[in-house]
This record gives sequence, structure tokens and C-alpha cells, in this order.
Amino acid sequence: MLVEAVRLGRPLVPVYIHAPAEAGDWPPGGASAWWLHHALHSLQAELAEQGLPLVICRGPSVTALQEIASELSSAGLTVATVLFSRQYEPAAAARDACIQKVLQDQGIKVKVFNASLLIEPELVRNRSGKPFRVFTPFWKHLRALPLETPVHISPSALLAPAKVPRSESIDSLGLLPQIAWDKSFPLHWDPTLAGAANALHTFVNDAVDSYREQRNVPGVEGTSRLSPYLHWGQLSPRQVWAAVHAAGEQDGGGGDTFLSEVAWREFACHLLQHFPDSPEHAMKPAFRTFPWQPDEAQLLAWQQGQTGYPLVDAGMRQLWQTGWMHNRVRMVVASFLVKHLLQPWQEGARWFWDTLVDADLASNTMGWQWVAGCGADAAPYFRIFNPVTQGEKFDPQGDYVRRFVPQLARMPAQFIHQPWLAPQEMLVAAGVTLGKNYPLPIIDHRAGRERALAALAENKLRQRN
DNA sequence: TTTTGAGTTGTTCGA
DNA sequence: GTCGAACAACTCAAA
Repeated sequence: MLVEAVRLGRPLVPVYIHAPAEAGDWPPGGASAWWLHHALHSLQAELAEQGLPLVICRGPSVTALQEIASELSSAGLTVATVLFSRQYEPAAAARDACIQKVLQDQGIKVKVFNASLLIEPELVRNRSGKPFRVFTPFWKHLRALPLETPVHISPSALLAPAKVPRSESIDSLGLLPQIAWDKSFPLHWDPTLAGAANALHTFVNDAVDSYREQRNVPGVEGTSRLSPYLHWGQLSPRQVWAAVHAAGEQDGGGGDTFLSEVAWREFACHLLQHFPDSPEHAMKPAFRTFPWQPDEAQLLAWQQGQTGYPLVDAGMRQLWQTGWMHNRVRMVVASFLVKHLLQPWQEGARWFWDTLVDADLASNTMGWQWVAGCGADAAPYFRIFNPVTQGEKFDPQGDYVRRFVPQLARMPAQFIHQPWLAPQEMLVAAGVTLGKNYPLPIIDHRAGRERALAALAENKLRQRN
């Protein structure tokens, strides 16, 4: 988009329109709004260094753009072209199509660019000419495609406008939360453009090598933590792809594993494009009769990290405190909600949507449908994570649990993932009183597992009748 | 068109 | 302790 702006050689008016009402049922959640607030400030500062404004408006988007055009026009300036990056969420895509039509009818050119994907969904087809619904063939196909390499442009090549349209302040958008639950976010995130560059550099130089082994260990920083930057467009997947290739990490090993994760992000976005109702509805029709057992109290215990399973609770508390959760733990907590507690996956997706700084409609939807077993290329429903086994396997010393569940900080590793089995004197020595400062399990693992499998069997009967 | 093999990340049970 | 099979069938991709 900026390359095109430079090519056009005309003055540029960068605009951000805040229009949460145009996101359909999925306006940005609380954690997203926090990130957006800081990202906008960062962008504004970066543009200001080049003498460029960042004009902030409120939606409706069409009206905002028309007002800018008429304001410039009364100053004797003509808006010739509007450039924007394509969005793929169903509501945003419909909105953008509408904007495009209205502007073009007024004689304004519109150009839409792909900034957030490696390749447009329409360009990826299997041999039958259909979109892929299974990841592995998608991945094999994608990695063989010639992908555009990102072009670096010098921001100083952008021309400032002679007149700056009226703008609101970023702060007036009210993006920061009313209650200060975001207070510890800055300890974990730098939501600026500099932060994005830094995160990519650090990952490619220090961590990508050991990514394949370390990414599953929640107690260490073995993942890239690039997801929010990718979601917000502070990094593009092509830039990330190129950086991994430039480091010579793409063949086998950590880089390869990492790029396949970037491809999962891509796959999710393509799926959302082809299945626009998937955020609300199971892709496998059989799951539409699944006997979920919605229960406010169970959902709340999960949200608050009060299930009595240390790995689950650590994950949910990490999410609340930092706006992010380790990927391995996301699978464990999601499986627990959907299978042990039989809560509808949509409830989990909603909570993640509101609390993750990297909340992304496509990835979130695909991830939850995957865990619930109702997605396009999903884990089988009978695959039920055992939260204790997962803890012992991936957090053997309990480092992760100790960090986010300080009540268990002094528990010996042997029982940290199942404190209810610890001898009484060990609990006393560790300062743990089950049911007081740390809950007893809200459901027995074996019983939960059996109930989940029974629900699956019941659904199968419903399907037959 | 038909057939065949495969499909992100697990757990449990019994030999 | 280790290992393979069962856990469900089903749909997709490709030959």
C-alpha cells in the first residue's frame, strides 16, 4: 500500500477510522482495545517523524471518508485515490466492499492491498479447484508457491498533505479499559512498531533454532510471541517469512516448524474466508446437536483460573494478567472447558476474544473448533487432554504453575500438578490449604473424561435418529 | 470415477 | 517400563 502511495507521488493523508460497530458480532475485546490504543500512538509518532499526520475518525467509515474528502475539497484539494489493506473478517469484508462501491460512484479510485497474508485465499486451490480443508496438503502446496517478497520503502518518500483534515485524539476513542486490569500488560508487551521489530529480531536471532523443542514448554520463552504484531499489522507474515529465510532457518529444524505455524495462521484466515459462519457454528454439522451443558458457575471457575487443576488455572491466570497464553496451555484449557466441563466451545472463544491481545477471529475460531473436534481438520473429539499428564510432561518442575499460581509456589514438583494427592504435612509445609487458598478440582478427571465420551456417544445416537 | 491413504499437538488399557 | 491398539467414523486430497 505504501509502495503504491509513493508510486502515485501525491500527498498522503493517513487515516484511522474507529468503527467497532462495523465488526458485526466481533468488535475488538478489552485486551485488543488496549493494544490498539498503544499501537495507534506508536504509529502516530512514527508518522510525525516524517511530518505526516495520522487522522483519527469515528465511524461510520463511509461517512468519515466522505467528510474528509469534502473538507479537503473545500480547501481546494482533491482526493483522487483511497488505498486500504484488505480485511478478511466477514463483517469487515462486507463493509469494505460497500465503501469501495460508494467511493467509486463518486469518482474516487479505490485500491485494496494484501498486507496481512502471505497469499490471497482465492489463489490457493487444490487440484479439484477447491479450497483446502486439511492442513498438511495446504502447507505442502503453500510452501511450493512463489511468494511475494516484501519491499522496503523509505518513509521519507511519503509526501505530507498541504492541509490536514480535522482529527479526534486517540485518547478520546476510550480504548483503555475502565477498570485497571491492564496494569501489568506493559511488563509483558511493547505494543509499538519498535517493539515489533525488536520481537522479530530477537526471535530470529535467538530462539528460532530451538523453536521445535522449546515451543511446547510454557515455563520458558520458547515461542515467538509475534502473534499480536501479526494481528495488528505491525509485522506482516511476508516480512516474517523473509526474515526466517534470510537467517537460513527455513529447511528443517526450528525455522521450518515455525513457518508451518505461520501457515496455520494463513490456513485459518483462508478457512474463515470460505466458511464465514464458522465463528458461530460448528463446521461439522453433526456437532450442532451436541449435548453441551452450559453452566455459568463452571464457566466462571474456568475464566477465573479456579478449576483446581494447576496447569489450567495457571493458563487462565496468565491470560488475565498478561493478555496472552502459551499455545500448549491454550489447548489444555480449551480441552478442559469443552470436554471436562462440557461448555460450548463458543463460550471459550468469546472469553479468549475479550482477553487476548492477539485475538484474531480466524485463528481463534479455528483453534476452538479444532479442540472441540468440530472443525475442518480437527482433533478427534475423543482426544481428551489430561491436565495432570500435560503438566508433568511439559512443565515438569512446575515453573510455569509457580509463576502464575503463587499459592502453589512452594509445592514440591512431585505434586504440583495434583496437589490433592499430596500428603497433608507437605501441603501444610507449602502453605497450601485446599479449598481455601487453592481450590479442589471442580471435576474428577476420569469422571469428566467418561462424561465427555458419553456425550459424544449420545450425540451419535441423536445423529442417527 | 473410484479408490486409497492420510489426517498438528492424546490418553488409556492390556499384553 | 514399554509398546501397540483402541478410541469413531469420516472427509479430504490425490493417484
